[in-house]
Amino acid sequence: MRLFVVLAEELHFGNAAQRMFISQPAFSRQIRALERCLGVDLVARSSRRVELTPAGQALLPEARTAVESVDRIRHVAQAQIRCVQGRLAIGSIGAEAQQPYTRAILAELRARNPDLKLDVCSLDIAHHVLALTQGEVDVAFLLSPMPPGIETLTLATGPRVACLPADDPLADRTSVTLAELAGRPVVDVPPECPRSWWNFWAVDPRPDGTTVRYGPVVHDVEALFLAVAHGEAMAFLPGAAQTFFPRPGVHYVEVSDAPPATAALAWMAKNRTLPTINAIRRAASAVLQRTSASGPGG
Amino acid sequence: MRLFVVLAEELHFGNAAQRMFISQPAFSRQIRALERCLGVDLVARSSRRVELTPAGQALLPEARTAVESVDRIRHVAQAQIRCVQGRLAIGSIGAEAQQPYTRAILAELRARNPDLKLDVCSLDIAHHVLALTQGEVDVAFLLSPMPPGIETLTLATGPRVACLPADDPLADRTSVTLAELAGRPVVDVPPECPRSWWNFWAVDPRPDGTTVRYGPVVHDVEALFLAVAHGEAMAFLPGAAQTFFPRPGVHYVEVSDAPPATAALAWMAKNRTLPTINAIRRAASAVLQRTSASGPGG
DNA sequence: CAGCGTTACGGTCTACGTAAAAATA
DNA sequence: TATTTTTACGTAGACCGTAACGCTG
Repeated sequence: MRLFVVLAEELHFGNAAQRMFISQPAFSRQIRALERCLGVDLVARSSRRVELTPAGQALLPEARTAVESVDRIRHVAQAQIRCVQGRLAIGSIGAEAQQPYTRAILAELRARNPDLKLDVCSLDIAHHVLALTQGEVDVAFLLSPMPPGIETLTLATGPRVACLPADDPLADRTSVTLAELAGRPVVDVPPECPRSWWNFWAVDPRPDGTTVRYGPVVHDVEALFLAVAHGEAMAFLPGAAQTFFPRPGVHYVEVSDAPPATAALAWMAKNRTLPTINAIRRAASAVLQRTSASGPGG
Repeated sequence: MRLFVVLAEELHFGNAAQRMFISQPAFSRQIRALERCLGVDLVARSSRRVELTPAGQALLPEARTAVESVDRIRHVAQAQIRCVQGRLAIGSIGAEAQQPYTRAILAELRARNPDLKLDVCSLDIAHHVLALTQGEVDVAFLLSPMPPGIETLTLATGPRVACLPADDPLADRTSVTLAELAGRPVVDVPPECPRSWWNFWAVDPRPDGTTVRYGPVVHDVEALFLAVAHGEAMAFLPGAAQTFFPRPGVHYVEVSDAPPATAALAWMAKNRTLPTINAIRRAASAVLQRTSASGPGG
């Protein structure tokens, strides 16, 4: 079942078997067993070409959702284990983990709950929402907007910068407008990433109504920087990227008229009542109140 | 996994094992293996009481969806087999299979496609929508309204009747109003049946804004008639029930002011293009055109 | 011939059922 | 003490990996 999904991606028994860490004959037998079990041929194989039959194509999305749901079971089980162990899995996208507010919240959380174990991990562009929805992490420091089912607490708001190749005519400006960037392709993200989220980050559609042309798909920020440095496309990032991600061949220019970006602490709405999640929510609220109180005063 | 779902329903190892057609020790071992595999205890068992742990409760819905999606795989595979074999699985709820338009459509379909094999089965109240969405049947003769994702072709529209216990003061009337029926509990349906569908059939909320009180849950029409005959609740049915379901202790009375009911041929929107489904759609359209053409003329 | 999928074979691991034991109210 | 879950044990089937085979371009 999972093997079938992998085979559909690879269209090659040897490679697929390797990905699943079993020998190729074993893989072949499993697929054949699945076909016998279901009563339909799923893949048409000649020893030179492997392709899905119509039945295989029809079954592929169903198989995918089935595999996803058993993955979800594992993740939810892990979340339950963490819950009884007093553990909290925290994810963070890009440079959010290094931001002052994030560090302050984690410090506050540790101070308030000395027995709470924190598992912090970084999330890449492709999977940050999946990590939350599938329960791989309990909470995450992310960038809005989040899709329905995810609740957020706004942590900070700031300008966005354009991420341009060094040889772009605009690369050395101190500020640009969306109109000046019109026509430049924007790095794309894989389909498992919610479209609405990336549309916001690509400013698609633009204020003038035009839609964005997309460049190569990247799965993480380093791939994004490589794509930009190669001149294949541009990207929009939160202003903090400027200081946290200096990269050769990549210049940052503030975009004066893009809607501001919002950093947020996010969690699944259905998990709102979990004690560990409540703990970090309270810690975050405390830090925000303290900051806003001291801000005008200092 | 599936065993866990069954155990959660039965809360009894022996009964659950029997439902799964394996011995009780084997069942017990499987559950324990699942717990070891996930790393969490799912059920708290004393030899007198079996109950779900919090982790088990959290995992139960996920396990359910996982089981459902593998069931869907089997059903979609069956649909594919039918497709290559030139078979069409047709479902029908209540008396729809016996209605003249249904019989005419099936006759037309057989006449146009002599090689097409038809598998007709009846669907009960609880599962008629699931049978479509999970691919157990390709098309179905149902009663509107259908939830999104299901397309319909309207076949007939007619008044609704109240289904009342024989000793109800209104049971021998020729016509009643919703206002006269106010306060009477209505038979309920299990949760796997879309709420919007049953709300329509229970006329909930009523035109005056009041909500309906529900009686016992029934899974099929015969259970519905028993509940009504016992005086536990009333029900609303299409007028045709009057002639097709004479039952002791059950009287039918036309409801003068209930919105009319619509019988329809239904299929999954995503399957619209399948040749077998197209065939029955065309047959149905032809029958409808012929009927409407001859109607005014005769 | 070279690459790739399939079949053959020997060994291990899982999972069943029956029967006996342990645990709880 | 009675009901229900768990452990013990012997067997049948599933699955893996290595190696040999067959097919296609």
